[in-house]
Amino acid sequence: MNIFNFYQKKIIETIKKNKRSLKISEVNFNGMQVELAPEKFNCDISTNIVMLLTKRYKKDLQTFAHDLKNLLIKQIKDFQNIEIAGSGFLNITLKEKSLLKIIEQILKNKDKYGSLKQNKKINIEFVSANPTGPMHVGHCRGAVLGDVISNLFLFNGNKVIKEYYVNDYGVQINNFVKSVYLRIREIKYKESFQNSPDLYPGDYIIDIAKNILKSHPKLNVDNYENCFNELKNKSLKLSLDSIKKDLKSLGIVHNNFVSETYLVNEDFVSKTINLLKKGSHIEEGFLQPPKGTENKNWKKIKRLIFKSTKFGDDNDRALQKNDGSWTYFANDVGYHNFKISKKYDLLINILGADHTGYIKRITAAVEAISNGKTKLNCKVSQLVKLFKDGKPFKMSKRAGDFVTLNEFLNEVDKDAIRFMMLNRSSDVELEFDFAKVIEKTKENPIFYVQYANARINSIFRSLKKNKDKKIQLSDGTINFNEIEKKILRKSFEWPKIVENSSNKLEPHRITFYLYELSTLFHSFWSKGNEEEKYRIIIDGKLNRSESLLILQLLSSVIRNGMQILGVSLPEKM
RNA sequence: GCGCCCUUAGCUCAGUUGGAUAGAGCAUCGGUUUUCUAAACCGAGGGUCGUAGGUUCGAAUCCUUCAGGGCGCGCCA
Repeated sequence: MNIFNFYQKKIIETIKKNKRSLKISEVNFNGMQVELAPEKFNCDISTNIVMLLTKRYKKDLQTFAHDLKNLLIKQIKDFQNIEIAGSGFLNITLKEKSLLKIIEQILKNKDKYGSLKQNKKINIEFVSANPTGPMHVGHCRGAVLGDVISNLFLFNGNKVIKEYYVNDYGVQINNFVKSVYLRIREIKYKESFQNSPDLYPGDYIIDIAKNILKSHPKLNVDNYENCFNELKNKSLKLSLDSIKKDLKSLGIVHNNFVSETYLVNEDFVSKTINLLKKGSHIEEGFLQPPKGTENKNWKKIKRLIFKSTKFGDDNDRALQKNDGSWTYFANDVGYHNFKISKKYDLLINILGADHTGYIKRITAAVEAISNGKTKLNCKVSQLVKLFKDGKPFKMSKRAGDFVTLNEFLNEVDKDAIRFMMLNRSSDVELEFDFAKVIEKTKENPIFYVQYANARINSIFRSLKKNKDKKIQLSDGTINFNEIEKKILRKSFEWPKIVENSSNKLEPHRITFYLYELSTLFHSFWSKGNEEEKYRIIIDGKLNRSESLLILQLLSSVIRNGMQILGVSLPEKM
């Protein structure tokens, strides 16, 4: 239940019904907001409707505000009081009984509270790291972002396919296989591995080589060409398995792995190119030499070009290389047509910051292929900088210059990584200090939220009460104290947080929200040490049932949030 | 040269389709424990929301100018 939507509807209905007495004709509610007022106003909901309508119908603000106030109080029985702020906001306080009704409804909704109850089919592509080496920290942020966005859409009732595009095609793969080949020969024939710029030097290649030798000791590696295919399949599988294993340690499991080679071999790429030709989005021609940096490989050759400038891209894009084979982009266009053919309502791509420039061309391709029917939403995640105690951190160089996800997971647990990766908007660089995330203090937000919930549990334990069981209030009169009301109001905001996070693909709003919610709780808890009337338990007995109800609500919201984040919530700490 | 992102307190950052006196954490200073978990809480100081214009009842938020930082600009993937 979203109380803002609920009361917005009621207010609109009431105004419509009373157009005549309010002396307005056609009513236009565009821009109307019903939301939580800043804390200092001490009310439950507030709306800007007066400012909107007086401007639209040129009424006197104070007069109209008073008329509307009287009308709403009389006709909407949940409203206890309405204050008119100087600026024209109506600040509404709800009756305690109505608050109770809302809480009960929320608790009945349980783990569905806040769900947008959509029913769409969504494809989200994320990670898609090259299968030529292990995952590193750089991949991690996009991985968590994609996974939590998936969880959000699932929470909202959608069908979500999490997809990984495997770039198992092209020169880099050949270099990768060649590296494995040379490592195998190194082991078998003691030929020393000579590094060169187009080979992969990392130790993980040795692991792959050993692994292949172990399971296939009789593999003939005398001739590279002869064993290439077998070697390629085995190496890729091992590499991908290790990536999947790392992802799983982060709590991430994709539903689909789509192979680039498969798409090329099944002619998906050429079919897509033909489709685009029919729509005259492709021509044969010449491109301008690249601007900015110089490029040695550039050649003026007639080739197939996708006219992405028609869709707002800076340049048209090549679909063929010098030798006539497809470019990475051409294959990706094929891949996106593959997705379009599966009739999704929405496509989402999570990209790294270095792929920002790629967005326009691929969005253009999707628009061209689907005639604007399929929407592709690209989200970029900025860089992660590792720190330890405020100093830049580098780990061992097993895989080259970057820290592997595996090494990272040895230092920090999955929950901390997931939470911290979302403790910033994905638009800004993230400083990840992992001395901090293993701390057990307020400075570590994940701990702070988990601790709040553990404390709530401890209250229910002490009272020997079941947290999930309905709480009967002792007598008819309900009276929430001011801090309980703060928690209540914050909990009412949860559906809005879900909505915004989901619509804008910004799940960091959830981590911030949970932190703020936890602050209110810790404050409530400590208040009991100062004044007895705020204590939840006195002499082993429950002081006020209202408190327990609020805690039940609070814990339920925290649980929903953490579930979407995929972060665990210990019973006890 | 072009595109995208960023610029808010000493530091790291939030800020709802434009709303009320711009908010957190850290750091600094001062307080709170015979009591449900002090792994916590409370209080104080700290701001020209990068700059200059514009749009309007109302701008950190929208438009334009300029400045600073990051990423990218392949016929690599």
